[in-house]
Amino acid sequence: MITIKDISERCGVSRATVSKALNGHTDIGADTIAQIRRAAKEMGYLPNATARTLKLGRSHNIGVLFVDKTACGLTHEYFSSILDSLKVEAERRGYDITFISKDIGEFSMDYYEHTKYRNCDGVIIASVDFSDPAVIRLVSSEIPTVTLDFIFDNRTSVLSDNIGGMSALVNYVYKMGHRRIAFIHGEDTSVTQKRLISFHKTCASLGIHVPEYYVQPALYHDPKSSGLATRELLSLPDRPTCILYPDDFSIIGGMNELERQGVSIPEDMSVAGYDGILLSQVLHPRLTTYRQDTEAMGREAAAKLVEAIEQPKTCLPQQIVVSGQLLEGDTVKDINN
Amino acid sequence: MITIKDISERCGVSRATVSKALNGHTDIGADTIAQIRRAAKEMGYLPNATARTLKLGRSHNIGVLFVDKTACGLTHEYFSSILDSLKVEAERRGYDITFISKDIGEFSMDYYEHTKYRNCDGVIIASVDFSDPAVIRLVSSEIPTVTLDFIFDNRTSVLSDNIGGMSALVNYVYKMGHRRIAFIHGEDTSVTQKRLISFHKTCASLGIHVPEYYVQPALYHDPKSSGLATRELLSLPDRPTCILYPDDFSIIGGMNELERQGVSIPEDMSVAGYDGILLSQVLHPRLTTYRQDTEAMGREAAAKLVEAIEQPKTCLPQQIVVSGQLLEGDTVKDINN
DNA sequence: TCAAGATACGTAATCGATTAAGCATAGTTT
DNA sequence: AAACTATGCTTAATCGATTACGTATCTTGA
Repeated sequence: MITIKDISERCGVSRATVSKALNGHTDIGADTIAQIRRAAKEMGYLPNATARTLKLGRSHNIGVLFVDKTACGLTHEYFSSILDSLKVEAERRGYDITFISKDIGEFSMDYYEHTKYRNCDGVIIASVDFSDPAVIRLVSSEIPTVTLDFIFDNRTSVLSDNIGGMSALVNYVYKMGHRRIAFIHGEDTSVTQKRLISFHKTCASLGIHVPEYYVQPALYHDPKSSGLATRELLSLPDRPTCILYPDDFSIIGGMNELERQGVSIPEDMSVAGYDGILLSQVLHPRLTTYRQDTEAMGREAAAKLVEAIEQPKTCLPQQIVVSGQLLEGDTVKDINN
Repeated sequence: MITIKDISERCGVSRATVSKALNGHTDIGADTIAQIRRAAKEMGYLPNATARTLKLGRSHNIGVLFVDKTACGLTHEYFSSILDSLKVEAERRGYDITFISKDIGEFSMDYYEHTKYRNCDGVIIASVDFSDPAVIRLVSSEIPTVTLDFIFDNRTSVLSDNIGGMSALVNYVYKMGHRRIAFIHGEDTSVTQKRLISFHKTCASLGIHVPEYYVQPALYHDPKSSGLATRELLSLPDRPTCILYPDDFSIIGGMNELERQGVSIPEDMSVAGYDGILLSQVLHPRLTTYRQDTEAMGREAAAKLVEAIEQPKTCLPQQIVVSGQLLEGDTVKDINN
């Protein structure tokens, strides 16, 4: 490997001079700079990130904490898609991405320790149990963090607009004439809580009465549980005319159950999903859903983290709400008149 | 941050002694070792991976090259699922994962340079254009690599058993009585070539004649193109009785087209996918497909790479073929009798 | 002409960890 | 008693890059 030492020998100058020349310091002569840069290029010099990190205490490396209780991890399109855009933005700004986990090899360490161990400059946290003490330790530390879909005091977070999303969905199905609207929701998380609150609030503002049995618990990304919840709803004497599902994947379980019972979509029952993943737009009928802007979320998260790393003084914690977009498909029937 | 220096001061020994005590060298007294280890634990000492990397030339960090021409990148479940298991195995063996890309920040570098820059001990390469000169430079270098679904001479690769998979599918639909079998395949890659060869070979061995217009080109992960190819096949005077699709996601386009034309599955047309992603098992009807064992592929790739890193002498390049499993769903009708 | 300032570069310490080589001390051997 | 060995620890160099500080040379102005 070509190092600064090699260049210094070839150019007959000290290593300090080479370093300064390559980093654009002003106390080096123009000729010397030109000579050194040329030599560096010719010799195929590459800076050694490790040495730089050791000396400067900055690694230009961002940790990503992606852990999922449900073990579907990265295969959840919502997360993989955020990860993808996060990676692009981080790289654009000169940062690499490293996954942070517990227990690396023989070493048992928590997230904070792993982050320090690798000298990551900051961490983006997603998809975990935010009540995990290890997560709390990390966000309480001196390490800059950005959380996704969860707010910690004094920390920056990027949030999908669950309030607005749910409200948009409810308003839309209301506009389509529905008054008996059921909501099958995912497991208890802050995201779920927001959607629930928004669901109730929006219904109330529209003057819709929601019997409590219209709100059914299920799991995210789990068609089976959504299917069961759907069955519950179908057995009611006052069946809803429209069902909102936890997400676009779990809605499949609901649609299967409806088909099994001979209830056709959207003639006999309207349904809507959440997420707006690719799948939702190729299924037939095309899903009416609320598309979360994962691209913007990943981008914002990376951008804000880099800001927090590079301008720790001027950068205040903030909550960034990324709004999405209602995708009007063919699963909600207009029942006006 | 607690360093070896801090421990050495507290214990009244040299830094060398601390390092050796923590690393289990034999030339340190048992009492001293015990005292140092206790102090390290009490003080919350964590080794600094950066310093270690610099000194030892080993980072315990694996690069992952995941680039997709189609820009769906990580959101492709096949890859995200491999990545997930690869990550788990690498971490179990004490390695972290870092993404390798071109052009990090201002720096424009190729994959090889990025890998050196970060001191990655090895790279797992997937989902890229394997004819890219930058990829070729990387696999031709001294850096250990493992490629996924592509063979380079003198390099270890982990391959999904596309030959066996296609053969299993064809044999299965044959057993179900089908003789007019069409194959819609993805864009031209080595994976596609293997499936094509296996398709023709298996058909030949079964004595099935395959008119060339039964083999239609489309794209992976693209329901639209599969839909178009399906339309072609349906317009034939000698329609096939069964269509094989590029993957479980693109088959949706085909199924939609069939539905549009009033062709019901599997009564009027049998179909089969490829991949065995989660979706395939929740769709209705459940897809008959060939499940690729992404979990094993990721695990093997990580395991082999770590071997190549840690035993460069004894570790020979090899091709590891990971076989999958036919998932019998409800989309292929038994038309015997 | 000479001191002050500017310019251009070098010296050496530093980041944290590792390790070859060296050196006491105590114990063993002949 | 002299020579040797084993044990246990220290010294100092090293990995590659950065930078505060020092210094030599040249310019400039009075």
